[in-house]
Amino acid sequence: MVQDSIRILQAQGYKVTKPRRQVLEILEEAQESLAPYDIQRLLRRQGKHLNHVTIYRILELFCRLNLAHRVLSSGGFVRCSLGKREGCHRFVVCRQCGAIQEFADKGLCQEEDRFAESRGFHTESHLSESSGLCSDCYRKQVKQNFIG
Amino acid sequence: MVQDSIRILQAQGYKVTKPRRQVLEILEEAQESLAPYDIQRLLRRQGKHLNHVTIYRILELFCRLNLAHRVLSSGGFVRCSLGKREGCHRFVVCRQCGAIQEFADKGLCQEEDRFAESRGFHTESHLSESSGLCSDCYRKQVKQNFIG
DNA sequence: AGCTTAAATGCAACAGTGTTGCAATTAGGG
DNA sequence: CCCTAATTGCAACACTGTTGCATTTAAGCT
Repeated sequence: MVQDSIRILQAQGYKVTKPRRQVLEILEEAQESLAPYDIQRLLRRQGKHLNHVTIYRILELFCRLNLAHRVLSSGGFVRCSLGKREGCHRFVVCRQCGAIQEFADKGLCQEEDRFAESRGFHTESHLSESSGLCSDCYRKQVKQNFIG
Repeated sequence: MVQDSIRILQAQGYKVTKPRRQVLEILEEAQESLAPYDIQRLLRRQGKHLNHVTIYRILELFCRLNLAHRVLSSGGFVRCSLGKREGCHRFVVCRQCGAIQEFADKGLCQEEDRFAESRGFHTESHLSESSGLCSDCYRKQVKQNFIG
């Protein structure tokens, strides 16, 4: 919820400005990840004009406060739905519709750690992005194949 | 080995040109991932001049043939050391020296699949990048802390 | 409500990254 | 050695991301 994020901003002594509220809202609405200029375009369609520099700075702040995550495979940003859970970002991204879900799975993280450490590597954070089809798109595709 | 990659190029009917050989060699030497313009800069220092457009196209081809992988967290490319193993790219990246190792772990991939599928998501490919310290940098840091 | 001021935004200008179309070059087969 | 399709280089461009500085604004104060 946007309200939660606003509370976090305030609690940390950051101002709740119109641009920040707008970026929060657009990220909240989106099902997919949004790159900085995507956000600018979407807002412009709603008659809201933000300078791209502002958007970059807001996204940087949001990531620092764990209100958003950067999804590397797309270059876009998503709202962080899991609260502060530093160092473990696990996403599944639908290659069809772009839908993104964020998950936490401590077991998988621990196994990744063990895996890396067995090779002398000291893990500090994980990034895991799986690509595939969400249940909706999968169903549609199966139907398609059946018809075709 | 560069020779292996050259054989693959030939086998698929692609020409073995000077630029392609040079990019293969620079990726082979590198311990870290190299972005397109990094490659151009490094080659220039060796007196070899490649147009950046050429480098982009070569990297695109190499990724298609699984001779290289794009490392998303750095935006750079590494030589693919594992042959064709579509859909599972597991890297550990040292945040200190940039060293990259690529691994395969079928067990982890299967668990990721199970994990996603338990949420109705049909996985096709994985990307996993762990960040931390390689054994060398970890040792150095421990020493540092001991002195300091 | 109207001040005040540090924080945040906007602006301008720039640097880096990535793309496209087309002309010139080159690898590799005959 | 020639031929030709494949590849590279070039020019021009579009997009992305950054920096310094002037302007605006949120929020605490009276």
